[in-house]
Amino acid sequence: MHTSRSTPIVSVDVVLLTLFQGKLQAALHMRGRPPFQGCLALPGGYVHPEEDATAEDTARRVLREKTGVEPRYLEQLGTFAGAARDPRGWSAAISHVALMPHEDLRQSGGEVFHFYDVDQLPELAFDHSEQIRAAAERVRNKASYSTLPCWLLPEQFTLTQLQRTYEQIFGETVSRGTFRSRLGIKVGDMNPGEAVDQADILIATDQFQGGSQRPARLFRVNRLSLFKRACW
Amino acid sequence: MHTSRSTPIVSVDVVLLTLFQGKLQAALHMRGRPPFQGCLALPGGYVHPEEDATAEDTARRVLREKTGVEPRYLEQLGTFAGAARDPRGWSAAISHVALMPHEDLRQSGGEVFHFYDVDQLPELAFDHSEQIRAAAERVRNKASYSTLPCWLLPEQFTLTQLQRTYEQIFGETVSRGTFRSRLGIKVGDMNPGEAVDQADILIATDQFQGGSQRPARLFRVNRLSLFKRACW
DNA sequence: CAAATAGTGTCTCTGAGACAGTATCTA
DNA sequence: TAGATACTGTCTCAGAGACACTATTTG
Repeated sequence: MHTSRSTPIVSVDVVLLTLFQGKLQAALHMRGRPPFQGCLALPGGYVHPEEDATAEDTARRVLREKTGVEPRYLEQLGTFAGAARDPRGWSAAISHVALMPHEDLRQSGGEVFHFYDVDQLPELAFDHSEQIRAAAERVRNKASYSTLPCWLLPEQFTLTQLQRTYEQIFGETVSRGTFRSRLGIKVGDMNPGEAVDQADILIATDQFQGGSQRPARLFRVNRLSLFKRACW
Repeated sequence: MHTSRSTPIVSVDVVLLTLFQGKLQAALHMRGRPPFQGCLALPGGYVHPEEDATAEDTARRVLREKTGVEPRYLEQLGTFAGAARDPRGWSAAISHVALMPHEDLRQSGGEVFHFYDVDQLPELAFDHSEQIRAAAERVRNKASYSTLPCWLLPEQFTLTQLQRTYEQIFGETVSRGTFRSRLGIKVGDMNPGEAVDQADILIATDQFQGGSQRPARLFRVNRLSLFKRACW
């Protein structure tokens, strides 16, 4: 038996990632209170036990309060805990990754965020640099074998936009044909209405996006689907 | 601003997995105290802020106290948090996955564990069934593209033992040649002393394990290495 | 019809996996 | 030398990726 002692302080942090200026960027804001007052930091907050049924609910509430919108994608990243990360004592931060198209953040009435390339971060509060590094690694890894990048785009998108998204995440380009065969997609096979490709990856809409060239069909993502083999 | 309120209770749980009777099995013990007194549960405990620098340290300490040995492999799984999982109130359990060869547990002087096939679990305390399901999924997933299964074996093992380990995790068999080419291994290429295969996956020892047949070379794993392509 | 982007068919080459053959031990 | 298991070379076939060709819009 050990003596009763105070339990660690629990908070929830969110690494909100978006594609901006052709790079994967994280949303940061300036802290108004100590510790680390005046430092750039991730959005985060404490659990409200009466309001939040789960830690993910806390993350959603924090995002709603600071951006005014719901994230397109949200998952738990992991917990960063220990004696050293917060000068006030032993603490645990349940960290999450959120993905959003950048337009959704521009038009929101919430707090002003600064965006930084995840590969060129300034000094940050707490262990937030480490959290962003872990989040970027997770996203790049999952992107290599799943439809995760769809959630960095608006609900409807063209195949070319999706290809650019993958390319920006990895910093590599690929030929159109290769990209499409990776996804197992043949647009012609799909009935305009609700048809789905063979792997249930994307849903073809009957909408098209035109410019002064052949219009491109718009797609929606069905659900997070995993490919058999890792690409990229 | 919100009123100050008690922070959630933090604990650390460990899903200790081992290969036993040809199946992936989890270590469980009978709870002696409420809540869930008399139920089977995962090993776990509270953080000791003075002793444990990180949550992983807590997991190691809990395992040391209950098994007397260090795990071969340990990583954080994720945090299971919310209002509903513990009748005493809002709580957060920082869950970990540990891997050990079953022999290490047999000879330990610690607590007696019961082992259950992760695919045929009885009723468990709290959300421990969900934690084990998540742990098994994580291990099977990582096993498909990494050397993770090496940590379910003793420090030295033959290629055939390693092959059986992969097969037991996935419940599928594979031909010897295929297995070896997946690992990129040609035993003959290795200098007996310390030679490493081209992908730095395994280290050949100069030890052999004999029976009444041609002796098999013993190997050690170098570090957790990832394959380019997912197999299985 | 020219320009621009969307979408598709084809060819090549790598690599996964099955299988059968060789090597090396005990009895 | 028979039996058992360790280890390896070869062949086949599917799939990844480069490239060039066709399709459909605007001006």
